[in-house]
Amino acid sequence: MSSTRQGSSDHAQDQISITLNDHGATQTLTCPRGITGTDLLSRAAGKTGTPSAPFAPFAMKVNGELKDLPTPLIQNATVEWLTFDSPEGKEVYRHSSAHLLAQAVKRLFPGAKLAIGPPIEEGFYYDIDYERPFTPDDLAKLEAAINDVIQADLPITRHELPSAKAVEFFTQRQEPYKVELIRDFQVPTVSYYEQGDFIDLCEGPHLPSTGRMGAIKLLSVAGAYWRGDEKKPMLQRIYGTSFPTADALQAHLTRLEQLKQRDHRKLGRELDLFSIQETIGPGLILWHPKGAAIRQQIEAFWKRLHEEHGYQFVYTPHVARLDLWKTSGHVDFYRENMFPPMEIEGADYELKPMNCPFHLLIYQSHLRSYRDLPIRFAELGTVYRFERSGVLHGLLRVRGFTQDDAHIFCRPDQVEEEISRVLELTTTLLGAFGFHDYDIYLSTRPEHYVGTLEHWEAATSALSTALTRRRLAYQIDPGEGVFYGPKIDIKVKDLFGRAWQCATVQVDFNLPERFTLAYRGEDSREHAPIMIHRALMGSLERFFGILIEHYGGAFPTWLAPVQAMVIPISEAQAAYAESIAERLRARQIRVEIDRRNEKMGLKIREAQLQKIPYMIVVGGREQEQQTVSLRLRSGEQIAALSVDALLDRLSREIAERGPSTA
RNA sequence: GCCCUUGUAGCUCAGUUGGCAGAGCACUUCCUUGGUAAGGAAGAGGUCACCGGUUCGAUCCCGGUCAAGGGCUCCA
Repeated sequence: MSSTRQGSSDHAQDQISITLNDHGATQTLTCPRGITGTDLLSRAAGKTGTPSAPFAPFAMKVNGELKDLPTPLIQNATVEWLTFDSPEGKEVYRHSSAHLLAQAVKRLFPGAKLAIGPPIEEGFYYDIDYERPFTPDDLAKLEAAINDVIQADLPITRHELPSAKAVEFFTQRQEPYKVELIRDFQVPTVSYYEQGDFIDLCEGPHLPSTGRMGAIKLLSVAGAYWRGDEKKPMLQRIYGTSFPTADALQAHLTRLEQLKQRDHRKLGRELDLFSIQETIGPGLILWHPKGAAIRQQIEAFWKRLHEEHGYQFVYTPHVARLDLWKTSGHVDFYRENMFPPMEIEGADYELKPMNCPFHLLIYQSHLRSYRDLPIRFAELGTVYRFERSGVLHGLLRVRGFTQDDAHIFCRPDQVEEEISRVLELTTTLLGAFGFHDYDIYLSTRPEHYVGTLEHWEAATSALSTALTRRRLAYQIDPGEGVFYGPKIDIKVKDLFGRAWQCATVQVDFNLPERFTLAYRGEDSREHAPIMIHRALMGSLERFFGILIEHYGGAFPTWLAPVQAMVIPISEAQAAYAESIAERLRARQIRVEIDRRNEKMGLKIREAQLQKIPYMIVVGGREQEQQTVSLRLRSGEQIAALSVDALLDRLSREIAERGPSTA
């Protein structure tokens, strides 16, 4: 890549036209043919700032393709600078970070074999095979070594090699994983990057030099299978993250710390919401009174909405004969997620992993007319699924959970309308919890499927039409549908932008057939109904965990387990405090009185830590005037409020299901 | 299930190079009767996760089991 700039006599031919696109602002420059991005950048530096400043460009996009800055430009092109501000820029930056990590690993542990080291959402990792586990101590040493390399400001250069040579080269360097990668690429040439004594197989691009790396932090080490295959060797994955400046890195670490503070497992214990106990078993939840109080509110709200939307409630058992699960096909398709059957009087019974077969049997319990449809059965159905021990996680991944499940049986001409109604119900329900941003996926027909192509097409188009009607933006996940029908998955985004899978709407061509469901049509013949599975919150346990983190434990008043705490200043106000609590209770407000022989400051502090929305302080003055002094969770104070005004305020806020005021 | 880390009072954590275990908070009692995020004192509380081994002696060393945490794989 050296001699493209050598002279031609024709001046015009030596010039190319470069269109610079800098955050949407374009300018066109005439440049010598073969100018490198680096030179181009210094030429444009007047506008973009110092080329080596922390947030300055470190790579570029030439006609949409990612390139290193030193790449010569040999024909007219549109060039876009790559900085840390863009997602692609972050990827390049952190990819270089991964290389720095690998270089440090090879320096400190020469015998280590490198696998892969890509950027990820909030950082990067490198998978490494080494004879002994890395310790936190090793991470500190690696960080020091990385910083040495950054200090040295080694140039990072790109080279190409025929694949055969590259295989030879990496074999010689004893990097078997790299060799395997090159062989699998099946391309004639591969590229590698060099920085000082370190060489890594890589497509690039990368930073121009190691000194451009600002701040880097290694976070953890974990096991990861080579190529994600549990039959392949377990490697060690070192996770890290990097930013252009120490401040930006610190801000990120602070955010991680904040997320840890609102971890639902931590808050669940501190706020006495739920527990998971060894004597009961992993993945099985105890809902404590305060958690249960919140669940009661969620369920009551859920129930009311479903009544309004024409659902009928059903209850079904927790176990059933194994034969039921054979008929439904779960034994064939879902066995590894089911608890083993138990034998009772010679027959095998199975703990239910799903509610659907029961709902089908209720449908089937008598003949249905086309006039009866749609039929909507809803149940808060508790199911048990066997999950491998390593995947359990607080409330978010458990072995026993309650689905807000429903099954809709309808005629083909009703599918679209029903889906649309489900979507409306979903956004209403989730919106009440402050979830208004969704990532929606429409999963289409997979390779293996049941049902006819016409059915699939009709159902898929019903799903997409319904989404469009509801003005919900979605992405298509081609081939990701379940074998029995297409589906919509809705992920909600919480305050921190994290997406959580909650709602799902699935069309099912399989179960109605397995159970030979039918309805009598207008033509007096039997027809197969279409079945729709749907859950809005998914699992109450999981949804509760999401809510805890979403609200950081400061539940909006309508959900708060204790909505108000009456705080008498001294024992002299005990009776008055009781009379206030009495009036609140009469309005269904969840109120407690802190009668302890403690100072008001302590009572307020503890109510605050329990994130109780309203603290009702009553002392001698209030008692005399028959008022209260209100303190909100936000710290706001309202003095001398009449009890009637207090009642109105609380009742209204609860009825409106207002947002969290934490 | 796999890799690594962890398991000491209800909670958060000290600690012992192997010699009958400690703090703060919480709890109980007493004093204090208070004005918007911690008043004071005393007391009670632990087979140091469980099982086994080494040892005169194990909470500590070794092995196993269970559970939790961070990941991988899988998913509501």
